[in-house]
Amino acid sequence: MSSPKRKPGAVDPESVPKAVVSRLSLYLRELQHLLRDGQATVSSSQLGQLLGFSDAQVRKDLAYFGHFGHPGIGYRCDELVSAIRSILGTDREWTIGMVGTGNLGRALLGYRGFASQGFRIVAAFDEDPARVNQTIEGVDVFPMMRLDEIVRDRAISFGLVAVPAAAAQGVADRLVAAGVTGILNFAPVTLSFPSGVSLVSVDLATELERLSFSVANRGGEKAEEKPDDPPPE
Amino acid sequence: MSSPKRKPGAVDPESVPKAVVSRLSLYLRELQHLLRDGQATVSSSQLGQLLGFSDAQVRKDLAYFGHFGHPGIGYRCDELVSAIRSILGTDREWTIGMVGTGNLGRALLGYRGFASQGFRIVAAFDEDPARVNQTIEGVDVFPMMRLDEIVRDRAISFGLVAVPAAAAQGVADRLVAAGVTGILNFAPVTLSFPSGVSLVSVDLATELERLSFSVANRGGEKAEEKPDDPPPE
DNA sequence: CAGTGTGAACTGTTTCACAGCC
DNA sequence: GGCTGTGAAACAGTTCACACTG
Repeated sequence: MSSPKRKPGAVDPESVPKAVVSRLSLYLRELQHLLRDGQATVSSSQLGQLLGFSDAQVRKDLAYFGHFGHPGIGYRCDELVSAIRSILGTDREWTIGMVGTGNLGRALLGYRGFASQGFRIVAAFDEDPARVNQTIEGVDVFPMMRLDEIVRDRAISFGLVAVPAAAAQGVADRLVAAGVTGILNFAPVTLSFPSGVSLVSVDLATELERLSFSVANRGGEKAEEKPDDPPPE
Repeated sequence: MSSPKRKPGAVDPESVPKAVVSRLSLYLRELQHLLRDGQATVSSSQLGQLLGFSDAQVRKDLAYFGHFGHPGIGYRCDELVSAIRSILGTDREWTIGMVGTGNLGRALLGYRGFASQGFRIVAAFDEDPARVNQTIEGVDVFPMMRLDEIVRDRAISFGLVAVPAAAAQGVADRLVAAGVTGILNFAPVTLSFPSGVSLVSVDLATELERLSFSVANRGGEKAEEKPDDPPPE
């Protein structure tokens, strides 16, 4: 095997709890807000308070990746933003292909939150001839037939799967074959492929069910925390 | 305070790991697929395999809530579907109000996956006069001004927040004041309110960042698992 | 015999508490 | 004094392994 080649300074991702990565995203979000508000530094306890985490948690999380803080001062917001972006890999632009231009697909094509974090949707695909060869929110929609070609030509790294459940596995297989390195799946099915491609799934009904559970079983209190999905076998 | 009144047979939700609840949703999803395919029973190892979990995990998860299995046989799919729906609280219909009819809001109004799990969107709200007093995907859109009135009249239980980040906290406060018992937040901000209302947040950029992390830090292998969000302070 | 339910062992994550630094 | 980084302790969640059951 080749040596464990990672970008310089990167940490073995296996050794980082998945939950830490998600919190990193949240830290980044808050830091960006703080910067916008003109704040130059934050302490771990401040940052934690904004998100409902303990100060120790914040420090431990960041310490997985290096020494970003300044004792007595805290963290410089701009420094930490850069550091987290570099860790998350969003210090560059990722190109994305969207498969499915139904309700959800169309909405995501116009969603501003992606672009602002460095994700650019550069093509969309649909099986339905009636939806093809148009531009939605500035993104060209191609027939599925051309998926391979476009993924290559436009150097698409990630595929977003927003097709009906029954079609999702087939779409994922085609994306993988075309060479994407990651898939974000919105279809309510468990996807699997041999290996070598990262998968993250979001099932909106599942999120509502989490809410339903916490309301149904003793109406009260707050409940918040994200869930778990299956690894592709 | 009053005694810990819960629906009969319910378990203290505090003692159930949040991850278990999310897996329950996934079990439900698979069981519904199996039923559709005409399968009458499943074993824990079968169900686990479909989702990438161990058989022990499946059994432990279910055992939090009761004895649903039949030794030597496995679980009867239809029984287990009913049991899980009852646990998740989706054995009844929840009424939902959507706030925000931008890209994401509109898409969710038409999303079939909600209705199929017992969630019914019965009203939408928007600040923009141009978007108000129409029907989108069969759902009436009202001005924000009427939120209180409509939430009461239509007995809305949950609010979905699909407005820009800057407006989200204000919207959440109004929903809580109007009496919803749960909020599903899609805006990329941390929401907080005193208490008594459940909150689940989904940040789509965060999901992409999870993917980015796993691809950026050593392109390979599978990666899947859901993350963590903050409790409302 | 195939398959559940579950205590006991284990692994992973969070919290604590404090030494070191600005 | 305020705040980070980090071992060690505490806690939580997962896996193991086996007694028990139809």
